[in-house]
Amino acid sequence: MPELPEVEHVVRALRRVVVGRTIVASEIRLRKLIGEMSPTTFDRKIRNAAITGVSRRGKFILIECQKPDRQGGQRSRAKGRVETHLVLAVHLRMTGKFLYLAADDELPKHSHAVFYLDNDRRLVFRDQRQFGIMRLLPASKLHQTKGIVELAPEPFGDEFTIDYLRDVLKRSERTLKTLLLDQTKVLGLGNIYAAEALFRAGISPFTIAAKLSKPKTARLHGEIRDVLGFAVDHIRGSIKLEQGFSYGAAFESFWQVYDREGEPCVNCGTKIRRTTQGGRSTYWCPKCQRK
DNA sequence: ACCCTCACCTGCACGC
DNA sequence: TGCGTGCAGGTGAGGG
Repeated sequence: MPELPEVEHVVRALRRVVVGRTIVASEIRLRKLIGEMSPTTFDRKIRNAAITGVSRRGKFILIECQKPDRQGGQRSRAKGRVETHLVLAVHLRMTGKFLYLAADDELPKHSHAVFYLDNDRRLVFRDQRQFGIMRLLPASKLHQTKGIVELAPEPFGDEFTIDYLRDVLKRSERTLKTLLLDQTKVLGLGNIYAAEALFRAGISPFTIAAKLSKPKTARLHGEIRDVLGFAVDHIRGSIKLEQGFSYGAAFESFWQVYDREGEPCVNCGTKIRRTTQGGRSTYWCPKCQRK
């Protein structure tokens, strides 16, 4: 159920333990996880690849791999260049998690992919609801890949400016809450941080995007960055290498509106309300977030 | 081009 | 104890 801060946290945790390791074998236990590719092809492609880096694009985790080039010679030249720089793009969706297990740790339920590493440990992808996806791509194709090309600019990058946000909002008649969840418009927020950003900005989730004033747009832009940054800084991992790692639930204590229906607003004491927008819960303070 | 609804899954908390 | 309902931090396909 991660949003951008949780994904960033997973990326950092992964980076610490898997960069420099080589994947000696893989095991795909849920075929649909990897899309059209067969588990056999997947394994042939990723086997003996060294993990050179872990990064992120939006909520996608990017595990960068380098295959050895020594068999490259005649055969691959005849068949055209075989790309040795690979990216394993992983989206956790609602319940995806990575575990870093010792050789004799039992595989937990819903373990859908296992990567055997050269240090006798296993990197395991586990996903109760099976919504998560994993795609093995040539690195050169990553930014042409459907689902990734369409993504909005990174919220902490230079392209995500007030003017960018203003432009996006101006062209939409949707409500702000719905628009903030659209990763092709604003990147990184999910249901929690969208609610939290709107609350911090004092803006109603029902405001029509195109009608948001210029000052409020600037305010919202700031709060989107702040709430995501605050979360990145405050999530402290429950990282236990022996048991695996995941993002922690400790962050709940910082929620000001999300999942607080009926509780008093931290600013004014008014009861926080909940309703459904686009099939998802929206929480807001009716007094602090009038328009 | 846009936007809405539904579908994809399992599990948990709740009321009867 | 069980069973039915609604809900869960995400997104994509398919339709209007």
